[in-house]
Amino acid sequence: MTDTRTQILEKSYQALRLHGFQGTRADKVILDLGITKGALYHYFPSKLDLGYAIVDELIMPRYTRLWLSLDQFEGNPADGIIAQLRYLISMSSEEEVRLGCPLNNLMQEMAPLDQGFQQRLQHIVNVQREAIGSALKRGQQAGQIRQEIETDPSAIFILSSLEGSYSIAKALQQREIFETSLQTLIQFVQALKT
Amino acid sequence: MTDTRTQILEKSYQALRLHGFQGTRADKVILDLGITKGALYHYFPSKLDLGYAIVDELIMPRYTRLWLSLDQFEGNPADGIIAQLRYLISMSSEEEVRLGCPLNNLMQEMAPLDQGFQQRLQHIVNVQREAIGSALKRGQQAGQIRQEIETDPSAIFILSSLEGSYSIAKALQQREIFETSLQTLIQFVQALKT
DNA sequence: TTGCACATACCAACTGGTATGTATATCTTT
DNA sequence: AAAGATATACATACCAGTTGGTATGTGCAA
Repeated sequence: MTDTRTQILEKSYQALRLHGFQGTRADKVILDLGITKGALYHYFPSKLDLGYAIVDELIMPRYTRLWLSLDQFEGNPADGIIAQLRYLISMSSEEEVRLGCPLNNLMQEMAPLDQGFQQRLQHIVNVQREAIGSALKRGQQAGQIRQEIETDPSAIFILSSLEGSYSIAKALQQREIFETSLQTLIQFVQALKT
Repeated sequence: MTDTRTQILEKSYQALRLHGFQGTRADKVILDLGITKGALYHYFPSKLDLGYAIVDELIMPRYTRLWLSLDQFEGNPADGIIAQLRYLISMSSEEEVRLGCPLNNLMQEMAPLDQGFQQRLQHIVNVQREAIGSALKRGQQAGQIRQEIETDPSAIFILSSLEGSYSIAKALQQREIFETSLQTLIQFVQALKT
C-alpha cells in the first residue's frame, strides 16, 4: 500500500494526462481514490501546488533523465541521440500517442497562463537542450560531428521535431505517424555525423 | 459594425487563444461584448458548437490556405515550402509565439477529448500533409527533388517540426527560438533538392 | 401579425477551497 | 514506564462563486 500523498499525486497525474490541468477535477480525484478533501488539502495547499508537485516529482525527473544520460554514452553522440529516439519509438504505445507527450501538453496549456508552470517547464526544456547541445559539442571536439553545424540550434530543432511528432501523431490519433516522423528525424541526426 | 455572430466568433477565438477551449468562459465573452446569453445561444446551440464554428470558419481556412497555395507555386517545390516557412517566421510576433499556434494548441487540448474537434483538426492536418506531400511528389517528377526521399513521411516531418517549433518556442517564451528552429527546418527542406 | 434577434431572469450542477472535528502516532516530562 | 502534551493525518460538512444552459419576454422589421 502506497501512502496517500503518492496516491493523490499519481491519480492526479492520470487525470492531467486525460483532461489537462484546468480540466482536472480535484473532486473527481478524491472520489476515485475514496478519500476526502481533507486528505488532499492536507498534502497540497492548492490545486496549483498539486500541479507543481506533479511537474517537479513526476514529469521533471522522467523527461530529463533520458537526455542527461547522453553524458554516459560512449561513441558518436549522434548515435546516442538516435538510441534515445529509438527508445521513445519502442515505448510509444497507441495510448501514449493518443494522449500525447505530457510535457508537450502541459507546455501548450499552462506556459502562457501561469508563471509557476512556465518556469518549471522552461527549466525542463533547457536541461534537455543543454544535454543534447553539449553532447553534440563533444562530438564536434572528437571529430565525430560535422564542424559546420551549430550545436544549440540543432539541439533545439531535435527537441522541436520530437515534440511536434507527438503533436501531429496525437492530432491524427495514429501511433504510426509518430514512428514515421521520428524515423525522418533519425535520418536528420544521422546526417550530423562526419 | 460587424454583425453579432461574427463578433461572438472572433471574441471567442481571442479567448480560445488565451485560455484554451475549456478555459474559455462564455460568460466572459458576452460580458466583453456587452451582449447577453440570449444572443450567444441564439447563434450557437452550445459552447461545443461555438468551438466547432471557430475551427470551421476561422482556423481551418487560415491554416490550409497557406499550404494549398503550393499548388500555384512555380519552380522547385522545396523553394515553395521554404517561402511559406519564411513567411511564417516574418509573421511570428512575440505575442503570437507566446500564445502558440492555435491549431497546435487545440490539437493538444481537444483531440483526445472530443470527436468533433478531433475530426476537424485531423482534416486540417491531412489537407496540409496532402498539400506538402503532393508538392514534393511533383518536384520528384520534375527532377527537382531527390528521388530517394519518401514524400509523405517528409511532409509529416515538416509539419511536425513546424508545430514542434511553436511548442518549444512557446515553452521558452522566446520568439527567437521559433526562428532558430525554423531556420534549421529550412536547411532540411533545402537538402531535399537534387 | 408573424418571425427573427436578441434581453432578462433564473437554475441545477459543479468548482476549488475552508472551518472544524477526531483518531492515532509521537514526543516530553515526571 | 506512565501520563500528559502535541503533532500528524485525515474525515465531515459546508460555502461562495462560477459554470453552461434554459425558459420566457420583448422590440422591431417585413
